[in-house]
Amino acid sequence: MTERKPSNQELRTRKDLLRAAGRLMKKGCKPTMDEVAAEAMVSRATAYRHFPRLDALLVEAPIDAAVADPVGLFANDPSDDAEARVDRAEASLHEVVYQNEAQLRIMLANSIGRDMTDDPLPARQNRRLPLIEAALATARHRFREDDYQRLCAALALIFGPESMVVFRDVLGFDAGTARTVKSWAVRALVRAALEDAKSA
Amino acid sequence: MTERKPSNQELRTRKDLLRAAGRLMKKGCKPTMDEVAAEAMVSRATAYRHFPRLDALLVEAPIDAAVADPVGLFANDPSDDAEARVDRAEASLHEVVYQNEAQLRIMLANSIGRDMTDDPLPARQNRRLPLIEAALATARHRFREDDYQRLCAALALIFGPESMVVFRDVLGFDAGTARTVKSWAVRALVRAALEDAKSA
DNA sequence: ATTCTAATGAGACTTTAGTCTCTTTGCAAT
DNA sequence: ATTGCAAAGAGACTAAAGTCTCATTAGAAT
Repeated sequence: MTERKPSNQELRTRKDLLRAAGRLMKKGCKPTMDEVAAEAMVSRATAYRHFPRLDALLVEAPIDAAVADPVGLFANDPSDDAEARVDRAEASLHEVVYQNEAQLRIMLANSIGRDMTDDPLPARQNRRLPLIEAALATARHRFREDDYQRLCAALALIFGPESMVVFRDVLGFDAGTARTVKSWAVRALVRAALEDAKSA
Repeated sequence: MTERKPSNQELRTRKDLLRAAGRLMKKGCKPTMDEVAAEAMVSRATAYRHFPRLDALLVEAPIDAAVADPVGLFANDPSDDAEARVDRAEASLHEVVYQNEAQLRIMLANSIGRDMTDDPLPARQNRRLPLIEAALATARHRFREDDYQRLCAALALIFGPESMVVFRDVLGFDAGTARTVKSWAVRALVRAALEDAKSA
């Protein structure tokens, strides 16, 4: 438990590496550690000191569009139309996901493929649950607690980059068609959860 | 267009390689090309002659439980309860997916991460749509064509290994909890599509 | 049985991931 | 300004992916 405060120098190098990785990934292909180090004007050994594996670096690289901010998105929207709010939240995440498709695919592939016998979990960031919960916040009192949890989990299947992979690689859908299907699906799920509450 | 018929010898080594890869993947970690070649008692060069990249080999490796066969599953089930049939189809695929989790993660990671600037699409096999369509077959006349297509696409998000990744890595759910959520979600979606048809 | 060809085996070679060691430099406290 | 330490640089080294070349062998046709 010796939490040492990193020096300014360390923080600066670390930030440079992450931004360099993000810059290279936006060009669409997985960069090598050498390339990231060169782009960050840092030696390769130093890059490895900060990120023990290439994956670890790529996973933490910043997404371009400041990711849809749950609080900001609904800051001035007191509506309790859960269907519409969830749909709007999905639309917002949809934009971010499809505009960062290449980078997200790299990150997703790395987090999925990691050997399952590894130590803890190298921390997969979870942007979707806060967004879903913000969307449902004003209507949460209308759900039974169990129904609410189940709805959130089901919506998590539709939000996020995994659905993009299914639409693109399995079904061959473009972004617009995918959005149409997702919009219908999230509304149907929210409606179903609300009806479960009524009939309980 | 010179489709040459492969010799018995070629077919045999190809099969040996795929089965060796499957055997190694069942142990949970991504094998190297050397390991697969050794397991198949074949030289490394020969392995590369049949599968230009390691990915190509792993993607084609056979899934253990003969995958849920759409026609067999509903062979003696003339029911037109679409909800129940889709739920049963999902349960069947759920078993296969969670019993081959390690192998499917490897295959999924490889297919997601492939550089998008590559030639065509190295063919991702699609088991879920035939299954979904078989489940909906006896009730298909009750849907408008558009609604049917949209429902199939939405269900494709829930069937298959991507949902396992979301449940496990993002939500931290075990197989049983995941199954509960999926069961509820697929039923809700089928019901919603049926209601769309009624109100049209 | 002999011969011809295509598949295989063997192994060198390149590139990148990742580890390790040793030297140099930047930075901060005195 | 000097000193001390941690971070950065430089580069060797191993392992695996993937490519290539050349020798060998298995199998089919004669």
